[in-house]
Amino acid sequence: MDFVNHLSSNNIKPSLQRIKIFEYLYENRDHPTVDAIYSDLVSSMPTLSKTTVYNTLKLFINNGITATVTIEDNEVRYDAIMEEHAHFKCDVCGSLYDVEIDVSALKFKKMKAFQIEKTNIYLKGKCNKCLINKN
Amino acid sequence: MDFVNHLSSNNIKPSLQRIKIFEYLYENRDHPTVDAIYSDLVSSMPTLSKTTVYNTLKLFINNGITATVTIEDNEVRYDAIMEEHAHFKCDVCGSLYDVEIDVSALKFKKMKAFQIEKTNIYLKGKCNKCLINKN
DNA sequence: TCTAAATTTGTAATGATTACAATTTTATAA
DNA sequence: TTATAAAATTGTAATCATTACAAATTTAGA
Repeated sequence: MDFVNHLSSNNIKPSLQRIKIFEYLYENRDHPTVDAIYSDLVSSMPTLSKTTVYNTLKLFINNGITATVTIEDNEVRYDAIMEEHAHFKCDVCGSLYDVEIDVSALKFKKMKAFQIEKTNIYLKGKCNKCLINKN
Repeated sequence: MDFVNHLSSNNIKPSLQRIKIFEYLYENRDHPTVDAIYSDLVSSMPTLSKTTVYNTLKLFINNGITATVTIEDNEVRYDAIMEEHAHFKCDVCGSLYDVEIDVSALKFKKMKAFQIEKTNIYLKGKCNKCLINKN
């Protein structure tokens, strides 16, 4: 993945901060929060500001290379993978998983009264690891 | 709908505040925010506190008679309809719609590694009204 | 090199939610 | 009915995520 090119081709000037933040998001597939992004990057970029993280993520979202994950009421997470997929959160251990999903079946049922442009699917329950540990 | 009985049978003591808040939620199907609930109810219940609205909604959620709708990052909405349905938000006019949906098609594709207990589906795009007005 | 524009940064402000203690209401037992 | 305990409600203060904004820094072009 050529991050510089990815940013440029989406009309985002590839500053060091932007490259690093996108790279972090792309490689940490657990959908980190702003705090996680900031905390992990500030050690290698001591001048980084949390405001920059917020600004940059907003820019990414507006330019279509990042999406928010709001599977919980009280926290916003970020995702650099734009291919259609659902999110699963384990109620027990709190882990977030990406879930491959075919929404075409769903699309077929969608009402014609709406022109649907984005679909977010959030699943909750127990992950396999926690189901096994229960025994 | 017998609200008193509905609360009681879900182990919620039916105080006046609780009845009124649930009634409001059940009859205002646009998935109001805490502020909307409070603002609309305080005129008929002058002593109502916003904290009570928060407490009550949390109680409703814990007892399974209310769900949150987090279709936007920056606001939490509430829904007293527990039958499976999706939510659609129009990007143009901001209206929220309930969408009947059959998640069985979706469930078929779900990975066996998870025991899924709750499914939230959020759709965004343009509603019919806004599509027509565009012309 | 000089200048303007863009980006980053730090601080202060905002707003939603929660913590908590006081007050009020409700239920129970004498 | 009255006294007492438990539950529910309320108001205020605290917390925390996010945004506004202006200053400082960096980048790009003449």
